[in-house]
Amino acid sequence: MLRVNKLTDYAVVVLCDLLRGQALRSAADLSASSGVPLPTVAKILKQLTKTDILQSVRGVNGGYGFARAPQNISMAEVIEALEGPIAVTGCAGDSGECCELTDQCPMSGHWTAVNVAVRGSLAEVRLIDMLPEARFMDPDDLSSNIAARHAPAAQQAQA
Amino acid sequence: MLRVNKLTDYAVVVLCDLLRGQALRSAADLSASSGVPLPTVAKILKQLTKTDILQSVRGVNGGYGFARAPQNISMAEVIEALEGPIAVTGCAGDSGECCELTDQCPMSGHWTAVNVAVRGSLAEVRLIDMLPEARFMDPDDLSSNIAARHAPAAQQAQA
DNA sequence: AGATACTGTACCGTTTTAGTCCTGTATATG
DNA sequence: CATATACAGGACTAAAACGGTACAGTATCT
Repeated sequence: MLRVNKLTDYAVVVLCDLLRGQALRSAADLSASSGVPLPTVAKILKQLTKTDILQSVRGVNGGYGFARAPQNISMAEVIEALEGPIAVTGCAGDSGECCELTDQCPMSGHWTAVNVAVRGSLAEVRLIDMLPEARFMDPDDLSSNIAARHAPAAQQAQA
Repeated sequence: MLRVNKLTDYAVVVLCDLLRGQALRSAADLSASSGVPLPTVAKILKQLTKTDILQSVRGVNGGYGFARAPQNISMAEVIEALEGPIAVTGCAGDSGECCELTDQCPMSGHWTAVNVAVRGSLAEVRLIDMLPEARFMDPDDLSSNIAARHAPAAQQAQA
C-alpha cells in the first residue's frame, strides 16, 4: 500500500487531460473527456487552484488552466496539493500531534529521514512523465498555460 | 498524507525495541517495554515473521528475534512486510485491478515511475537509521540475530 | 438581466483500519 | 508425562477516514 488517495489518482488523469487539450477548460468539459464524475472533478480542480498549479477564470467561457509551465510541475507538488504535506507518519508530521507513547517513543522525528527520501524521489518525477505522448509533443504546445495564452503577444495556434 | 499504517508505525517502534534488548524477546515483553498493546504487538510480530525479517521460537522461553543481521534490513522491507507491495495507486499495482476508466485512462502503468522512485528511496533508509543510539552501538551487539545467538560457537555475552 | 461557470461548505454512505478475542499447536520444565 | 508458556491463525466488531454529492453563493460574459 502506502497509497495516495483515489482523488489524487483522478487528479493526475484530469491534469493529463488538461495537458492535452486547450489552455482553458471548464470542469464539465474535463469531466466529459476524462470520464471522472463532475462533482469529483470540480473538487479536484478547486483544490489544485489553491496552490499555484492551476488558475481559474470565472464566468461565461471561464474554466481552468495551468498557472505555469506544466513541465515544471512535479508529482510531489500534485500530491501535496491534494493530500497536504508528505508525511509518512503522524509523528514526524507538521502538526505537533504525536502518538500516545511520546514518553517512551524513542524515534520522535526519525521518520523524517523517510519523509525526506520519499519527497525527494517524488520531486524528481514530473507531471508530464505520467503522460507518454507528452514527451513527443511540441514544447510550445506544452507550455500553454494561462499566462502564455492570455498574453497579447503570444502566438495562439489553437486558441 | 501518503501515510503508512499506524501498525507499520508501531512496528518500527517494536523493532527498535527488539534491536536494543535481548536477541529473543516474548511478545508480552516487547509490549511492556514499548508501551504498545499486546494484541497489537502480537499482530505485528506475526506479520514480520512471515517475511524473513523476524524468526520465532515457540514454547516456554520462546519469543521473537531477527532472522538476519538487522543492519541489512531496509525500511522498504519493513513497510512491505506490513502493507504489501509498495504501490502508490491501485492502477499501477500488482493485481490487475484497474479503475473503472480503463478505456479512457491514458496512464495505465505510468504510476510505475512513481512507485519505483518511492520504493528506491525507501530501500536506502535502513531500520537502524531510525534508532539514533544504534549508530554508536557495538556492531557485534547489533548483529545479534537468532542464528548468531543460537550458534554453538557464538560468544553469548548477555544471553 | 440572464446564463454560465467557479467558490465554499456541509452532509452522508461506504470502505478501510485498528483493535480484540478465541481456538489451536509447539516446546521446555517439573 | 502433565502442565504452563508462548507463538499461529483466523474471525469479528467498533471507529475513523475517504469518496461522493448537494446546495447556496459569487463573478463574468453576452
